[in-house]
Amino acid sequence: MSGEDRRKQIVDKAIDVILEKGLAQAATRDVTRALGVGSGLLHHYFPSWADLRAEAVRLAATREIEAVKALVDGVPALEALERIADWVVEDEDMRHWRLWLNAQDEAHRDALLAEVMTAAMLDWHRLIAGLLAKGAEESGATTSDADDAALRLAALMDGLAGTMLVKGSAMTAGTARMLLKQQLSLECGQQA
Amino acid sequence: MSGEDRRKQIVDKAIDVILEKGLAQAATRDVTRALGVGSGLLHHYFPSWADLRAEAVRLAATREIEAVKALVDGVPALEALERIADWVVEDEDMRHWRLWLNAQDEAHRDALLAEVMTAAMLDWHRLIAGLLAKGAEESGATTSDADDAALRLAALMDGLAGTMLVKGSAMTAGTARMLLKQQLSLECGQQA
DNA sequence: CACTGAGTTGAGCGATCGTTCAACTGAACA
DNA sequence: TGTTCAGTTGAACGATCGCTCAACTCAGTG
Repeated sequence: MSGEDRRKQIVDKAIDVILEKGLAQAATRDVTRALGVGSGLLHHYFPSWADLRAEAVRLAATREIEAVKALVDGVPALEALERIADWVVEDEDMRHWRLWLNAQDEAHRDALLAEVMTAAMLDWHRLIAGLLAKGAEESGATTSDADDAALRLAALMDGLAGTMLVKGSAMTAGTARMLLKQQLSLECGQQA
Repeated sequence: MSGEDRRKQIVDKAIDVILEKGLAQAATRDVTRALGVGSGLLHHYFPSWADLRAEAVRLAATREIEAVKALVDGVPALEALERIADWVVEDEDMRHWRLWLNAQDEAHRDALLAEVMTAAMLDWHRLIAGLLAKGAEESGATTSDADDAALRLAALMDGLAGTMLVKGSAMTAGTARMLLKQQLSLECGQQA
């Protein structure tokens, strides 16, 4: 197989493995075994596991954000925000949120991951801030703090997802969805 | 040294080690070496590292919540909430939030940690919900959703802390404090 | 004094990890 | 055909982990 194809194949499988087992538990052997290749091949394309891991997180985060952008493309801003609230909560088994929060957590000990997450978070905040600003514009109100509201919304999503991750906590998808939509009302209501 | 004293000493040192290195990186050897004891002693008091780890997280979380309760004892509810917002942000090096978010994250793979975190989160939510209800009462307004507001506030704190943990993200303590206080206004303003 | 048993030690076990490297394969090319 | 080299293998290495257990210490007791 040619170099670039093989490289992509490895990253894709690494994403699967990491989504399945979590960042801390995923190992090089999981990837190579799943692909049926030798361990040396992985290191032929990636200097170290940390590099592959960072690349996998980067690609996974990019795909998630692109998927959300596609989800709300051409949709009125306020409805787009509602859709995002639904999307946050509908993650089966919380696989993607687990990766997101896990990567955020590991970012202290891994400079590569810190870079990757910083960039991803910036994209994410910009997307939400843009929708909030557009929503305020569409509803005829002026707003001076779309950025602040976006930071709050994004942090709320992270926090709610983190709470949902703890089995036994009372936080369900339904409750989280309701809380998110209430927050949307709060943020947009003050501008009216 | 007597059994109970030794046990407490081990848990205390485990908390230090875990705060310093994170849950995933902390090891039994770190604790025994810091105490200057043999590795067997640790396992004499705790069946496994998972047990000691869970006990350490439980005690650390309890202490944090008790410290916050002491911080706001006898303080008017609304001012108490402001103090908590300040407290959230003033965590030097985010050591305690790092532990909190890390434990939340590890809770999927560790049933003991899941129990511990479920209990701690319940206490935490109750504390905030109580203050919000009391605040609404003191300010003469009725509120039907102190619980919801508490869940949002707690999730927002988690999310903001998680964002602050990523070095390079634009989130600073000052910004987080401002966003939290804005949220307090939002939550309490709607009741007025 | 001898005996007991809780407290403690630390070398070592088995497992697992990321990583290395000498060797092999096979398509491409002269 | 012989040569080359990117692609690939997988045994082996050193580090590190949680954990075990035979052995030791020593205050308390009869």
